[in-house]
Amino acid sequence: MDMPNVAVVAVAAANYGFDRPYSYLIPSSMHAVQPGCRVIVPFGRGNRPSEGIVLACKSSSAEDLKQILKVTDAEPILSTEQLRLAVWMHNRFFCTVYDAVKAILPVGVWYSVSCFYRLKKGVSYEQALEQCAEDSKARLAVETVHAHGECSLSDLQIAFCEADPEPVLKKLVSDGILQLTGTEKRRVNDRVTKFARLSQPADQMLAEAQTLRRRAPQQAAILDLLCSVGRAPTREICYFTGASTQSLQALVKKGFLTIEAEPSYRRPVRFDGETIPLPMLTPAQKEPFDGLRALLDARKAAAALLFGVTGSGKTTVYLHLMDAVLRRGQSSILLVPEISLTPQMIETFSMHFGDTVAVLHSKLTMAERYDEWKRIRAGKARIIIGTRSAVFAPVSELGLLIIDEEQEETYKSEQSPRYHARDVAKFRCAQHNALLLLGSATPDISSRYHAEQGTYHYFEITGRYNARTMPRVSIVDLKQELKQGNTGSLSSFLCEEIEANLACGEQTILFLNRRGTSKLVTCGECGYIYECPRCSVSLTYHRANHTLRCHHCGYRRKPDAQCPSCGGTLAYVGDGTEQVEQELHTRFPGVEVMRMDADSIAMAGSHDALLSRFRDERVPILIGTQMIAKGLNFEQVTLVGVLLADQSLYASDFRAGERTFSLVTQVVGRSGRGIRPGRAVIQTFTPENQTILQAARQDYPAFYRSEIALRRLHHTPPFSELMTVTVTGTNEDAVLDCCFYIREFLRDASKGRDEILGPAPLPVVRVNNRFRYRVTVYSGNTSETRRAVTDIVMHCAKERRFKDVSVFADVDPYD
DNA sequence: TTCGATCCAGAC
DNA sequence: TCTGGATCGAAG
Repeated sequence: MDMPNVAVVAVAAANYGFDRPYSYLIPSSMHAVQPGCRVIVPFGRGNRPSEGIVLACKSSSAEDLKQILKVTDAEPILSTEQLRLAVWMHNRFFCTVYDAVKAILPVGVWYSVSCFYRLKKGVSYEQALEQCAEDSKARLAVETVHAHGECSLSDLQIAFCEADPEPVLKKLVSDGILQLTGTEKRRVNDRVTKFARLSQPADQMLAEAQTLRRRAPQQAAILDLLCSVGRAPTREICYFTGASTQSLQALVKKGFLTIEAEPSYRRPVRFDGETIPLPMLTPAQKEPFDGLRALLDARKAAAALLFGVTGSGKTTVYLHLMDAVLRRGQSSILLVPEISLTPQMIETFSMHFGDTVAVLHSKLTMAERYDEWKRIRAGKARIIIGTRSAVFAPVSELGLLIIDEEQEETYKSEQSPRYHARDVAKFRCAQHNALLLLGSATPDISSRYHAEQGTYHYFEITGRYNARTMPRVSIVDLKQELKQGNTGSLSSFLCEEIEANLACGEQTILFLNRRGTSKLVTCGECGYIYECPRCSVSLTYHRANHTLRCHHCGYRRKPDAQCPSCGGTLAYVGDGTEQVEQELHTRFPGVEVMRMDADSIAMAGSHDALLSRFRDERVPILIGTQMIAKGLNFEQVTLVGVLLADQSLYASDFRAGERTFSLVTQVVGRSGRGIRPGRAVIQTFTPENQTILQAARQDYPAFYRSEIALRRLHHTPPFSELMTVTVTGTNEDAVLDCCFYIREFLRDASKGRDEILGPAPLPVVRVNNRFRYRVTVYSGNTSETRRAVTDIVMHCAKERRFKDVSVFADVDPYD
């Protein structure tokens, strides 16, 4: 059989407008070019070295192809399945193939490619000098390159002092004297542990130790140690004997020791103790478990939705399913929305599965993430827990993929590739004939609909674990409070409840459902507010370092002593939680109140530290935003208050109801996780609002029924698919002009099938001096719309008229 | 995004 | 006729 001589490559330097497979010649001297290997190839007119990944190899008689410069992976870094995934993501999420590759691989294995010059192969230094003849600059370039062997542009710039080396370099390259090529560097290197062992029988070595004892006591000590333990890491040998590496080397030279290197892993969590058996399934958990188990045993790709209210024990069902998968030699992936809020979950899994658990999330160091990734790849870890990107975990045999709290927005990536973990999970499960399990107490409306339609299997855990009673929920009408002259954020009813809790030493959590509010600096006299010079937002005040910061572009500055506009006195306006804290201090003097926000987290060191303090020191009251809504499990919390439930309800998008319901339900679920029954107080200006009433009753089925009717009426997802095309640029008119063009194009293409809206500004219209507008499509025919969107984004990327703007598309964005 | 090719206007 | 800058089009 012929060796394939052509590689089909997805190139990193290509942007979306011209991202297609490019063919390159494999030099006959080059071995091991296989699909899934990364390569460095010359790309574009200037033949700049660029990274790429080999998609396929073939034999071809094509001749006018460029050659691969270098293979950077001796073994494929992506499996066939992962390559297929990358290409699928390219089609589905409007990104380049290489963007997808980068999402699939951990940062630790990414390469940064730099260019360098060297003498062209087959050209000797003398020949090169001869060719330069009189040209002194060319001579200098050739000399410098020769001196360095491989010479970067910056080396040449130093040699050329003031002059620009580029023109002469280009000439030398086109004359065939120099060659431009690339070198790659990885972010993280493999770690190895060196072990030493005796290379001769122990009794013989003991005798040697005796003779060495006087002249080389350290060497003798090493031999003694190894005679008793056999084999040990060199670092530990040195530590225990006090010997130096020189002594070790001396023994190696004498032929007494052998040093062996083994790969070792930097581990974020380790579990050394005995594993404990799984908790028993309750009858309520057993029923869905049996159903899911049957699906697993069918070994066919399937998707299921598991509905269970907070505290019903979904985790126990996960544990048993993963155990079943592990027993038949396959791997499971469990995705969680936010790892720093679920340390207990990881602990639980480690206790039951020990060292086969791997953890993947963004808080790990690059090296830890890389090593966990390697452990998974090597099959040493078969239970993977992680956030969104863990959906790409390189398992070879996937049996089960679970997405816990699947309605959470953190599963959607907001940067290219703009994927949703659920979609990637579906694709991977289909490839592996694995089971996809979506778990939730408040499922995504679309997921629930698919379950209803039979696309997903549906299971339910009824009742709360240990039959704990649901919290008693009261709804407070803030309009009435206003009438009675109470303009604060705490109603009199809520205050009475807090009072009662304080009296019996129980804890309270207050939840301020408010996003985007922040601490401001404003002038008390003229009302001047510091704004970001680059974005259309006001600057946020950070007390810790007394600076004003923009959360969108990172701009920072110190506030002035006086108002820069009128010279008046500046006032520091706290955010919602700070105001509430003040109010609490006035109402309950002397009671400790803990606030959870960026500043207090920074002060405490971390989320965890703050929450542990709340638990351990039994701080009476905790107030915070979104972040306290999820996953916390405090036995002593018997009262939760939602200070303003309406906040997210009247946002403009079709998901507002779903978001509010999920949030309020979760917050209410925080209460009464222990033995004592919990209470919840929901404050609202619209106590008659159905969503709030349903959330207060924790009545998901009712909420689903009314919401799905609304969606059907408005033809929003799941009755259509939402896609957006976003345009950004520094010139607002150019951005809008491009939007109108896109809108008209899509209107023409859809022939009335789709609803096309916009252009509309994004919630923050200007970031980093770029204006942002988008066109929204509610598509009736997904595949046709997808094609039209692909076409228009490609078109805009190429079209000269739109060179000042950038355009990208997104499926079902959450912002 | 990056580069060379091409075209054109103005300088010499 | 030379030269620099703007514009165009392709990327294997």
